[in-house]
Amino acid sequence: MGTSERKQREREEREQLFLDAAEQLIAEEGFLQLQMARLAKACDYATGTLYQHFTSKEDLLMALMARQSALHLELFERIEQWQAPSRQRIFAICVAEQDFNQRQANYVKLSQYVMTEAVWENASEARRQQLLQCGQPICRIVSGIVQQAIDAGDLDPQGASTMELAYGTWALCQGSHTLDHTQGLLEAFSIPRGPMTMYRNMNRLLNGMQWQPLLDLSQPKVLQQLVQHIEQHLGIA
Amino acid sequence: MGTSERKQREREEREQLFLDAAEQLIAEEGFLQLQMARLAKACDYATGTLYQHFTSKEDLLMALMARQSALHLELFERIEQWQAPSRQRIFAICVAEQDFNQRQANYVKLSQYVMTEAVWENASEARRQQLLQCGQPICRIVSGIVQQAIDAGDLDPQGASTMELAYGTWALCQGSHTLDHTQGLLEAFSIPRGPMTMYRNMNRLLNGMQWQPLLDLSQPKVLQQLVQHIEQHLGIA
DNA sequence: ATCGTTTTTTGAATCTGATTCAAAATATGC
DNA sequence: GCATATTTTGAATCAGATTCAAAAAACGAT
Repeated sequence: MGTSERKQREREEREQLFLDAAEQLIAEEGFLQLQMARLAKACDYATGTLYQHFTSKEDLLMALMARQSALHLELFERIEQWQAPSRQRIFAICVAEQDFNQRQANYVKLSQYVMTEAVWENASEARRQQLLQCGQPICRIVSGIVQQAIDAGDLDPQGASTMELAYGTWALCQGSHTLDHTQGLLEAFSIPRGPMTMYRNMNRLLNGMQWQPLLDLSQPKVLQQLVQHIEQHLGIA
Repeated sequence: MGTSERKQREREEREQLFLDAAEQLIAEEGFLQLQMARLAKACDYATGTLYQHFTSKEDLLMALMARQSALHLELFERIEQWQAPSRQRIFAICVAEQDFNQRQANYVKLSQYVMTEAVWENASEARRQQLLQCGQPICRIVSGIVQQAIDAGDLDPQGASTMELAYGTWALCQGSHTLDHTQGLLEAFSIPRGPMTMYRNMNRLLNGMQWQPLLDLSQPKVLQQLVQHIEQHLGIA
């Protein structure tokens, strides 16, 4: 009957309310300060009600991550549709990623935290699955681009699997973000901050994959213009 | 007077005792289960004494990390001394890194956790400095290899700084480990586990830097033999 | 060896904050 | 309108890190 449908919807709405409020609180004072009781109160619910949605604080943080990755996905889907050479599109993924992470610095820190064993193990199995599921479409898009590049003859896999090449770009992105967000690290080793370092290394990797057309890094202008072009297309200038 | 020297030494010994015991407990039941009171008791000291060495639990975990990185460093120093082409040595760093992380899986998880804002912020400033200091010699070795490669004409930086190139390899290593150690991730995306994926991508990156001599990835044997050779040299076969 | 002083150690008490659960409130079906 | 089932509540519980006043040990002068 219709009653239970309404209930289900209301429940979903409340869940979003909790997540919105959590996001707000985190933006205000960082996710370390987030307290379950305070969050519940901020939404005019009792603590126990919050626990009907999230089995633990970790579970809540993971839910937050899962929701964020919808935004992430949206950006990637735009790139998937883009009619452009494959090499431009794979690099656009990195630019989008970089931009996203810069704007949502809190989110990077959170994801770093959530992926930690300490947190991962304390979330519900369902939530873990949900978060892994969120990665699927992103993975599909990236490996789709790799596959298209191979099909179009832009990229000779030389025996490597599609996933392996996708994994390479992913790992480089991931590692760069980790290093960038590790407190005091760049400063301690006097590495200039900013996205260009990562962009150049990413293009070195793509060049090393022999992903055509190769990019000439000896001319700084070339990369600069490419980045500008991509940012323009993505509307994130 | 000599008295205070002895005290200092005893204090240092006790600190090592605590760290040894912590390592043991962590090996037994994971670092999530580590409890300050239990650790103190296991060493026949009161909780408060433990806090004379470490300002917080996070501080202790970081101290553990710092100690581990001495082992790390030792491995790298061996490579620094190695008389071999620069390209072989930079790659040897990755192999050593990979091997170390595989053997000390607990340590990778711990370092992932420790680098998290939540933990970082709760350690003492002194400890944070100590940990960053530990990275210095490693950084020096890696960028030293890059520099030597440039000097020897194996590598044309094309305007990039030494650190930028070192950063690229570092990020790729780091990112690969993060992905490898993220629960269920490789399985969810059916990426084969094992070091070869990373090794191949690392060589793609090095090829992309035009680091001579380039490695031919179309012949799997070539890389396999190189890895074997390096492992043999490092005595980690 | 003794005694007053300083330093170190002790562990029970405190504190924070997540989690639970019995009671109260609300909704549902008849 | 009533009996039953479901949901919400928030005070009580629990876990475990951290503190700190008191006890013990070390020190140094006599």
